[in-house]
Amino acid sequence: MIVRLKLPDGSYVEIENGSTPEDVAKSISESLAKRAFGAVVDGQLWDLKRPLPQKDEVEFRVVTEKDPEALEFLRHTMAHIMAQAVMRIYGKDKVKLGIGPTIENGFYYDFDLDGVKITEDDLNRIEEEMKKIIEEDLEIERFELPKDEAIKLMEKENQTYKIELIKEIPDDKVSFYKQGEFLDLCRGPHLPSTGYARYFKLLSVSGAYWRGDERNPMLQRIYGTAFTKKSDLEAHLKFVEEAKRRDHRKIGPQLGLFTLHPDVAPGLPFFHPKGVIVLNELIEFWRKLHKEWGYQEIMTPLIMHERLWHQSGHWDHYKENMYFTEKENQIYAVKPMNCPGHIVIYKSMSVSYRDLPLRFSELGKVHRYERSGVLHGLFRVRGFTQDDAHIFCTVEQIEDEVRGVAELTHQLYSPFGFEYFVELSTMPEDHMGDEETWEKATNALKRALDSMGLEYRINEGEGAFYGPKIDYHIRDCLGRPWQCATIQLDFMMPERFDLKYMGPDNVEHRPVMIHRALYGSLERFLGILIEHFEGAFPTWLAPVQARVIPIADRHNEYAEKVRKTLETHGIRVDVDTKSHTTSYKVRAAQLEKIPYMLVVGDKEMETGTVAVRLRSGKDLKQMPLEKVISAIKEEIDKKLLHSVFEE
RNA sequence: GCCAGUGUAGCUCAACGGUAGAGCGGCUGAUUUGUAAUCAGCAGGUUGUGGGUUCGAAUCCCACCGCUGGCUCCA
Repeated sequence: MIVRLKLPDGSYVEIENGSTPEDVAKSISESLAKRAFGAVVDGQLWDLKRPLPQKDEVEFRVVTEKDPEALEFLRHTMAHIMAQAVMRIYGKDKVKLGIGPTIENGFYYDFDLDGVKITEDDLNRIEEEMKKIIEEDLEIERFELPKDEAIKLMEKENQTYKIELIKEIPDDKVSFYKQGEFLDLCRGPHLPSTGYARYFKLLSVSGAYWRGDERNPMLQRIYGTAFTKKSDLEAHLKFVEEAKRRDHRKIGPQLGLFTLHPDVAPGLPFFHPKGVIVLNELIEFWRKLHKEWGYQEIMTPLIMHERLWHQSGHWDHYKENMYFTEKENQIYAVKPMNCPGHIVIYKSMSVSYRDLPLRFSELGKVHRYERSGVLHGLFRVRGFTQDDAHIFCTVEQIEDEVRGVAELTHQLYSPFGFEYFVELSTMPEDHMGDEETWEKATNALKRALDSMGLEYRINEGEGAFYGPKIDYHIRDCLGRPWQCATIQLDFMMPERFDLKYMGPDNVEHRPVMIHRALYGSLERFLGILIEHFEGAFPTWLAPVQARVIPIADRHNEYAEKVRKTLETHGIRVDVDTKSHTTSYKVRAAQLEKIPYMLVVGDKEMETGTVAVRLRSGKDLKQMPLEKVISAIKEEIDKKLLHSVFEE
């Protein structure tokens, strides 16, 4: 039998049955065969020395280190090499293997080491052993076994976790990989030999429950990263460093934005004056846009009686995450969400179809219990402010409303320079409401996104049980994604609370609710901004927008005059009158990431100018005061990302 | 909550069984300075908390508390 291979350029090659990707690569060129890591066969990653499937025709592509798939081969094999090294060091009979997959930037492997603890200091030793294994250039062989034989083999090896895995695999046969003395149940793919392995580094050790379930034993996980090119590894390690440098938990307190006091209020940040300035700018911008888009701002109580939460369903489904307080034998809940409060307002009104859509917005402070181990700066907290809104509308209005929210979101995100991508989650298996309504609603969401020309990914079955939803993920300057905006349709709440509006037919109808938050959480959004800008906020957000720096005491009076002038133009400005050198004061302003430094000395005093320095280090020399003021004002008004003096 | 690491002045860190120290920051004074650190002095710590070992503990042991990295990415 002859197999026809379709190559990426559209041409065909015919090969004999039983040929491997290596044979094919050789037939194309020797050098290609040498560089090949493996292949992609009908979209599936295929080992270099594994015979090709017995089909009439397959699509075929060789993978070399230049292809993105190369990392899959490399990292899978790296995980095995690491496991082999761990077994050599700690003794084969002491080590039980968990799973060892590839992840976004590397790989990990979980081990049960019979009570022995791995610490970060051991990573060096493991790395050394891994290098030896790579040098040994052990051939990596793949073989298949029927499940019962596979279980016997693993019983012999005392690999109890693997046995559990084999039992759950639906196929009749399972595959193994072997390199030297190391053997592992594995789907692959793998490199042809350990000598192909490249630039790697072990990063950290941590505990991880077997299969992610806390009722299971805890295994020890080692994380590593690996790349086909040295420069990629270096770039990645640099990225990790860079992310550490931008950590909002460090920059935030440094710049006087907020502090955390876990002894007093774990998971509840304290915002200092400068932090509040930034938050208030975000809020002001938000309010302006929401007014334009026809929202009415409301305020609802922080704590509300338990009966409301029974009715909303939170008592049954969300109680574990809620805080409670009791007075006069009545239980009150601290709100974890704003929707029930908004519904109380809706219900207190008699709503006509002419009133819809009704858009209620609220900067609602919500509290949700999070387990102490997961708290993280401003990103994972127990109390935060949602820029929430609920739109009550008819099914027919969904599309327009969602499009409106999507456009509003776009406007809200635009001054920050974020790229973003969108996901649409559809009906899950466990859902409420009839499928027809779901379909209608989901199609309305799709049409809204399509009409905006937004690209989106569909997550089948990932919607909430009460309705489909749209999620926005923004990418910061390091390319890290953050889920922020969410738009969720809700058929359930209107039902539970028996919401109605009077239709044109003089009959009562049920409205639909759209929950939506755009920043998501103000606190979290601030955290993202701190990391995105590394604390150097665009001028409109900067807590101090300009600092006047007098050179000597005799310039203090003029400096104060300059400060007052800027202030009357609404610019946030201060003066550094400390008895220090100019260099010192410039450095201080620089470290505070103040956008404009206005140095004033004899020359400036005489001519009524200021010497402008930008935080980029750029010295603009002397400039008339009015010119600087109008530039700063323009920058603030237009919410520009960079100084108008910088291209 | 669980695993590992970690906890010394406001911050960054030193001392690793023998009297807790430095730099930065703060305060005071001198200096009057031209674009990323002028000089001097002063204040500041029950070494996270509690217990134990020891003649003696920041240091060794135990417990608790906080913090950091993980605990989703299924051979």
